[in-house]
Amino acid sequence: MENKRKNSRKRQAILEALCATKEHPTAEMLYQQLKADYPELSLGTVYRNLGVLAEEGLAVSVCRVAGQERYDADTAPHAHFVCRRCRKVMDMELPKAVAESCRELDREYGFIAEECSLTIRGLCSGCRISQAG
Amino acid sequence: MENKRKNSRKRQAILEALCATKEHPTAEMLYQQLKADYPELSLGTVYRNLGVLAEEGLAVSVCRVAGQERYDADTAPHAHFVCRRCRKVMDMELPKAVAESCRELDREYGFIAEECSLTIRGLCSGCRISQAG
DNA sequence: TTCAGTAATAAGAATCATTATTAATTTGAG
DNA sequence: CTCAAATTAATAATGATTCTTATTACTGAA
Repeated sequence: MENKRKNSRKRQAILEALCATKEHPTAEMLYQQLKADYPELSLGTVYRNLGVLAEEGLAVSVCRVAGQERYDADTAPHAHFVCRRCRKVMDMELPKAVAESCRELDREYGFIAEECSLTIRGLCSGCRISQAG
Repeated sequence: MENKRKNSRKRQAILEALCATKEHPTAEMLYQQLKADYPELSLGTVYRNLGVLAEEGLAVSVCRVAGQERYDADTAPHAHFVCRRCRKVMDMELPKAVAESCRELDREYGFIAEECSLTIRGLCSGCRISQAG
């Protein structure tokens, strides 16, 4: 009766590709990568399945860089750093102090927190060395 | 020789409107509000001037809600809560522990932090009461 | 005041990431 | 296998934002 999810080879492949990388790829990046093995894959399918995977808690959209959403299969709470020059997205450990603070804010303001995201933007160590500005 | 910025009544009005609210409006919301006093204002002008104000450090784009960017004239570091139901964006004090953690991460990972944003998403107290889910 | 140079604007076109539509294909239960 | 429901490719549509261009407004100098 309810919508029963079927095994889809494409969805499987999208999740595997996402799990195998720490690059926090865009839908487009996943599409380009997977086209090699699945020449008939379409970009819409990547978008739709990223949505499905997010619904199921197997993936999450992490932040937006240069107008595109970045996805991650690592759903454990952690922070991100985004380099404004090379646009790399790096994982960082979420300091315990931050996690605690979120819970306090929760109580203090009376809302129900469902997601807590800490994102730092700036210049990564590589870009910082190779160029001023 | 340099680009000398001219006084623009429209830009002034956009900044004042942004300073006068805590709603973290979208460009569209500002446009709708200002049309009353400036019937000849165009949406493109709002977008362009939000960019200019951001460049000058007088405004900042805070987060994206339902596909639209939200803007704020409060450029002091603070955290935000976003309600997924009513889409309100609320200011919260940035806990000192978080600010400190950001500085530590900075040292630990060797990047140059330029912006640190803490955003919590969930259900605000109003929506939590008026509806389950 | 007049003029030139330049910034700012309105209007609308263009861009581009994402979402929706639809007809065809795949999947899994019976 | 057979059928209904889920999934898909292809493509159209959406919608926020940016760009273009012709026009207007400001500023400083003569």
